[in-house]
Amino acid sequence: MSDDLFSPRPLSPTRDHLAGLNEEQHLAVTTTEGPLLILAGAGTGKTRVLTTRFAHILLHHLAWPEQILAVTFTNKAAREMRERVSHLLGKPVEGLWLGTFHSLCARMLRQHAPRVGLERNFTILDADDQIRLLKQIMAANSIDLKRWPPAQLMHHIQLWKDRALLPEQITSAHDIDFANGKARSLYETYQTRLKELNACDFGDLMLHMVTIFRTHPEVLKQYQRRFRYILVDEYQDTNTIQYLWLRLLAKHGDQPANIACVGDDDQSIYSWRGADVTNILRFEQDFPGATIVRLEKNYRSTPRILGAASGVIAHNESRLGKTLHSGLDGKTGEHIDVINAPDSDEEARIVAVKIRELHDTGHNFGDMAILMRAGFLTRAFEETLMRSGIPYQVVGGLRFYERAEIRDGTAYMRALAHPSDDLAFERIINVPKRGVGQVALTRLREHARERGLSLQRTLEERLTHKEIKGKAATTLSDFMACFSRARKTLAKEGHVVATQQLLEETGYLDMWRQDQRTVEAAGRLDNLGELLRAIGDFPDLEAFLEHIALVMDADSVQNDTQRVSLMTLHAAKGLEFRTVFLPGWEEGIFPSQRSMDEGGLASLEEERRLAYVGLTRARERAIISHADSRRIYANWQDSIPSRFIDELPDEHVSLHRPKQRERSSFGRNFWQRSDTQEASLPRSPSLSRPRPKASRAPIAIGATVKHKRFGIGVVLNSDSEHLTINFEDAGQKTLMAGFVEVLS
DNA sequence: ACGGCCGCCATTTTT
DNA sequence: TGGCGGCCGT
Repeated sequence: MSDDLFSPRPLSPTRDHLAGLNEEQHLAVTTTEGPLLILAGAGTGKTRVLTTRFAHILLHHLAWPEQILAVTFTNKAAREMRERVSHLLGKPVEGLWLGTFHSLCARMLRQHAPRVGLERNFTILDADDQIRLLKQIMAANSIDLKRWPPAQLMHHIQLWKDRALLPEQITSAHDIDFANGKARSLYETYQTRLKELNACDFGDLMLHMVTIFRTHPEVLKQYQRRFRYILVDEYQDTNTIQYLWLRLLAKHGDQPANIACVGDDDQSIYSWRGADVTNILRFEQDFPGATIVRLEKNYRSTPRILGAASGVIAHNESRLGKTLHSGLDGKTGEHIDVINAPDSDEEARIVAVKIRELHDTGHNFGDMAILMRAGFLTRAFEETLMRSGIPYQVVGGLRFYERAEIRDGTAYMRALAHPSDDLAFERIINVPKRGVGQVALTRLREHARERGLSLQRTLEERLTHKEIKGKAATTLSDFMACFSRARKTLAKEGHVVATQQLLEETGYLDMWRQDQRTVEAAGRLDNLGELLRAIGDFPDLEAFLEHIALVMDADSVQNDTQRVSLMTLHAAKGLEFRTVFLPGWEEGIFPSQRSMDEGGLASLEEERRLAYVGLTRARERAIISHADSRRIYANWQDSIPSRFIDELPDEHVSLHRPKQRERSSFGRNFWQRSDTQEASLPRSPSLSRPRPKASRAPIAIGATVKHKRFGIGVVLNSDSEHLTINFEDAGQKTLMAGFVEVLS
């Protein structure tokens, strides 16, 4: 440890930042030598420790930035860490090896690509390309695509890659029942085709690097020497190949590596994606002599929330064991509300009412989040929130680059920058429609195959030799001419102008401009505008394409204080809110039946960790709810409360059941508060029964009403549930009857 | 080649 | 309930 710490250093940033740390955090930051495992519970200042440790190493000149390897799971986490370290140091840090596993591997692989049969400018395929390629291969092998879905095989290939298994290493032990035992050979063909296309998929980024490390010790040695300090975030979520990659880099020579891994076994929720909790559980064996620091002081949530979360997670058996203590002074906080709604519609309505109430008492909408087990559950909430005029955002969902127009746009760029990128070319050859269908495309592919050329080259040759006739000949000649012009522009005026010109001349932009049918067309043009703007942030197309392939969250406009966030529990990891709503705590939904069917007890424990993650997102208040009857797609299904509700310690919980359809007034007394004992009794499933119909007197047409957000309006139409109202300011809206006050 | 219609199917998804 | 893929008719 460095003596610098104690030498006189007026206003040293190090001093300042070490000063705010608690004892364990301090230890985690200053134990720079040797292996270190930081078990960081939720809300214990993990990010702060990581960034301070980073800054500590740099400030004490223990290493240069380029000698530090810092790995995160998300681009967002990497970005945040970079910003915070720069902030601590008071200047931007250059040269760091900081990024996601995949982006770091991509960076390495650009250097060593020839060793695995790729050129340096290889393309990184997106999920869509992967499936399309695999589909082609399967079709060529006369496999019934309906009986054997390509997506399923893709999934298995990914799992193999996650376990560092090359095609030749697939033995009967890993093999799967697919297409009469052809899975392994299809995997092999897929890998071969990737190399022919000078492309690799996401899994390959890691697989190739591990392969290179294993087959070229001198390359590995170079990196081992370079990285004096290694930091790993979210270690509980590493899969086998990431673990191997880390171990290859960290374990060498006699002296123990300076590897620091941060994680929380209780927040491991990605095992279904290949993450292996045992990586964190066996850290001490892997790195003998490791220091273990437990961060257990939580600075986020009230003691009650911590008590509830701890109570639930205590039911798990395979844990390293941690107990969160509150690091906040003051009150124990509010009880966890557990609300029993008669049905899922009512559940959504109750949540909406509660959101209004909290908003009226000083919450921003952005202080609240609704977190649920699965994406499809958001729908009911979206509908209700929309009708109640509560602003919301759905976090997750379709990411920017996953949208059709963005993928088309990048495919155009790929085809421009990499004439041999057949997959990109295939995607756009008939977008907009140029009369090239499946038949023409297959023929073109065959010709390309025979001549060993790319699709673009083949098409050009066939056009010049007049092997393509009729209307297609003209359209395609025009199309290819666009590319040659764009290439000239690329050389003369740069990639921004060239791309714009290409999308313009090929008619791609016009295609959306002319699309009057769909409401989304305008939004798509906006997105394309954003895409074109973003290209300018990069020196060339290569850099931009690399970015778009690896950094998927181009639209991370988070931190919206004006909207309630709706998201899955998975998406909520790492976030926090003043109030968290946790709906759908019902057997079969949460814990998910499907998950438990697949993975048994281990899955149940993972579901429980999800519950733990959900609860610990809350700073002040957690509101759990469950419905007796839930609408799933078209039909209604009775449900019983989740076992996790029973696992909540009684002393932290307050149970509620809403009064029978009291709609005339809402607000303060909406819930009938009941004693814990009393309310916990009748929690059995109700028998099938007809849908409860609202029995409230409908508000008369023509009545004047007042809405919190939209103001005064006149009722144009009404049924038992909804009102159509013409508001003086806001115009015509249809909303839930419960949200208006009748004035006359 | 393409558009319309029918029927199937719906977890979680950092990269 | 709604989105998507495949089949069929033009």
